[in-house]
Amino acid sequence: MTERKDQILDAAIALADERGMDAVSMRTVAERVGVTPMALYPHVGSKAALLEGMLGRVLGELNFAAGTDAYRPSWQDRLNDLGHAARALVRRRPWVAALIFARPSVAPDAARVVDEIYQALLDAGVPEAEVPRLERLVSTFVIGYAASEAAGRFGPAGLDLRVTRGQLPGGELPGHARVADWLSPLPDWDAEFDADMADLERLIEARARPQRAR
Amino acid sequence: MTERKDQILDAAIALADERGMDAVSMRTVAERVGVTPMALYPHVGSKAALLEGMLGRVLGELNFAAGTDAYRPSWQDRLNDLGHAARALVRRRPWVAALIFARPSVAPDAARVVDEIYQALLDAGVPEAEVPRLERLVSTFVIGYAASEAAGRFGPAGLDLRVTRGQLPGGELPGHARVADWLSPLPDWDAEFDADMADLERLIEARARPQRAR
DNA sequence: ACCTGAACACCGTTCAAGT
DNA sequence: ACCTGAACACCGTTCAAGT
Repeated sequence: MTERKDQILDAAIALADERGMDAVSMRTVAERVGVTPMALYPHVGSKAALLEGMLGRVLGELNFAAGTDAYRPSWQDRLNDLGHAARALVRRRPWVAALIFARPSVAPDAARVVDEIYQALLDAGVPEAEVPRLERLVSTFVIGYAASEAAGRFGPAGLDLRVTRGQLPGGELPGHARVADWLSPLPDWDAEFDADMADLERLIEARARPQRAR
Repeated sequence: MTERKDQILDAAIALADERGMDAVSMRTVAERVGVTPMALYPHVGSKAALLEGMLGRVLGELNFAAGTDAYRPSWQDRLNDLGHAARALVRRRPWVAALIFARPSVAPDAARVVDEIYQALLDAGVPEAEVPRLERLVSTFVIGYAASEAAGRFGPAGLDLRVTRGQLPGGELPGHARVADWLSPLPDWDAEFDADMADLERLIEARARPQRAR
């Protein structure tokens, strides 16, 4: 007895995966379920609620290595793994990125992920009062990085040749001129993300008090 | 002789400011300009191009203290000022946040801002090879933070009481339980952003080589 | 070159009706 | 309780026609 709501969410997610977010409408989802558009409403409420449900479902499926009771990886490894899992999710389903920043809330499905970051920060020795802020800092960066990749914000569209040469109609760009040698070719985004995570881990260590023995 | 294109962008931006992004359609913009919807096409090309133009315009109006030739503030102050200017822009026009992450590119209007960050990083003593990566790290965080505020991702919707108490249907949330005292009330977001920027500036200093005398 | 009017192929959602 | 069919008030965009 699969709930009809699950069937609807499955259809909507499959549609977004295959033809992009623009192809997801009450009409196309209904057609895929084999039902009239209006038949969706008792189950999902509205289109906005349907999107919320889609986001909740894929976040619930996000896999990361939390370890077992017997053995947990270092907090650095767990944080890295979480970051890579989030990035892999967005690479596999680019439509997720826009949804995370567009929707007002993320709902309890995301709490599991947030809790994992809290635990990593606590294990790193960050004082409890600082943990929520640093969780927001890290998750904002990770989601923003994944969203930027998905939307193509990091180029190559962003930097045409005039810009990389430090010249722009109506003004000079001295900063671009000085770093021009490192603007193209574009970097390895995996390596850049690793370097960023390493920098953020150093930032976390700087905020940590020495660990008490357990 | 104001260009008709400028008139169209003005109307679209005013509409987004007054009634939100959802109220911006070719039909409503055309009505505001006093023209038929189809009359917009020769000037803006398409709805997607119209959105791109709106983003370009507001980014072009972004004000930050670059200083004068005679006196430039410290790189820390310039970076802080830029971050606050971006955040103020998104607070004033929340529709900008979604646009930045949704559109594939940001176009040359953003290059001026990127260049300012490049210069701040260079002045901080960051090696040229590391500058583009750190620019992306900082700008990704700043835009992500502003977008999170605009969309309400930071709560209070995110944390209902069961979650803050560390209990969730179907699982424990030990991290939430330990930091519960600092989850509510919600923090002062201005102070949090300042603390984040200070942490990022320390991260930048850690990547810097000692400055050569000029 | 710039604009209009009608039309096409879509949207999300309401409402009354069926079983 | 769950679903259908028709309708309402919208979309972005094409196309032929006007000046």
